[in-house]
Amino acid sequence: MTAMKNFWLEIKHVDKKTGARYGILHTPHGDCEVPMFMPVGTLATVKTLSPEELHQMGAGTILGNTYHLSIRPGADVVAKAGGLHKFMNWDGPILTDSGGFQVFSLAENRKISEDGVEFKNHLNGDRLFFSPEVSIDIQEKLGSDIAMSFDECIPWPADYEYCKKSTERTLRWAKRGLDAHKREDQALFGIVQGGDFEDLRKMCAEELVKMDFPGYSIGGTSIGEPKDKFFEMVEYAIKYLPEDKPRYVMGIGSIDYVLGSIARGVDMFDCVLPTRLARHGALMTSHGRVNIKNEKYKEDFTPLDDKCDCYCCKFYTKAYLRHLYVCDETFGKRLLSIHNVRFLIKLVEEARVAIQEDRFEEFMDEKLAEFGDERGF
RNA sequence: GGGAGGGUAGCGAAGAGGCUAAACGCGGCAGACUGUAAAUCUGCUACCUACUGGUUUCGGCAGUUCGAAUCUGCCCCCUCCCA
Repeated sequence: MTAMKNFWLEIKHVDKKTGARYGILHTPHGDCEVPMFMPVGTLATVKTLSPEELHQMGAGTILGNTYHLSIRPGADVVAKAGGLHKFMNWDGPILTDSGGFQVFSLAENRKISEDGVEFKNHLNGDRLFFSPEVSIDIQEKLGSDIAMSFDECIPWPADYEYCKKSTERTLRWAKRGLDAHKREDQALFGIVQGGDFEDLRKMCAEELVKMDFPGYSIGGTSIGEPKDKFFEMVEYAIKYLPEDKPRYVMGIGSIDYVLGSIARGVDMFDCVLPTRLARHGALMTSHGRVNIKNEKYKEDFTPLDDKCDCYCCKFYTKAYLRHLYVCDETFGKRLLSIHNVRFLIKLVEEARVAIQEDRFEEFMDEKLAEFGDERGF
């Protein structure tokens, strides 16, 4: 491909046993180490967290959402503000999702055609037409470092015929998006769909690779499928993706999915899980899951996680965090979000070290045992 | 002293003869959440329980009725208005 000057993946080390990769992702807004967990900031904010806090937590790239930002405040407003980075005061890399996930999550309010997707927007019912070209145009206006092809996130389960039809259309959309894409300071990723069918995943991956994207995502996962299906879908896709390009599994944030994906050669992943769980009082800790609202923490004056280095764990007790949660105090949600996001970022930081030392498998086993829960988070 | 309205599960509040162990809200307890329509949603919340049932309830007592939180009488409390 005509390699982008300002975007490429530099693989530094591959774990000898698993094939897990350590590297540097170069982007127009700076370098990120991979594997990397990317917090989600759908509406130009990672809910409750400031950019300064995200930097302190070690966040590399964060996400924004094309569908949501195009409704409010509107792509033109963001463009006038000088782009998403300036608008939200985030100077690191930003990845924007294309709206493809909303084809799945807002399925009751949309109609798919070859041309694109007609949404009835969830706020006031206004018609909103998304096509590959529209999604690219919006993402170019937002000015993210990494844009996503407009796809259909296929529900699970879905039958073969549906997956085939949808995946072929997603491929045509990928081509249209690629043709429409102009910004040279923005990398456009293709997204592998195909449901849980090996031949469709293979076909989709191979066709996308022919189009020569600077990076590839694996989509249509973590939408209710069982864990073994998830890993199958990742494996079906990943073996057809080029080694020198970043691989991004969309929408995963539980410990087992994250570590299991890294072991299979995934470089990037994002998830709302840590921030949403935090707002709902559920915390990932090195001793397993904690529901901070539980009565048993009422007089527990120990930190949430004694092995965590985050601001929350450094200065606050479970009793205090429970109190804030029970009283529905905003500060509690902030502290818990700080913890969960830092927890995942730190887990991946440690994974990077383990990869470089060729002991990722042991690291993974150790962590999964530590978190105790077979089911993960 | 006269008049009026009330007392229902932890709290607030429906219900006005059987379909009511009793709506709904709050509070309490527990659970879920994975490219964010999510600071949201679900379950439980008289008592016992092998979860399948069983036991005792709607201020108190006594009645009417096949059957009462709902009707009658008396009693005990509370609120408001006039003196």
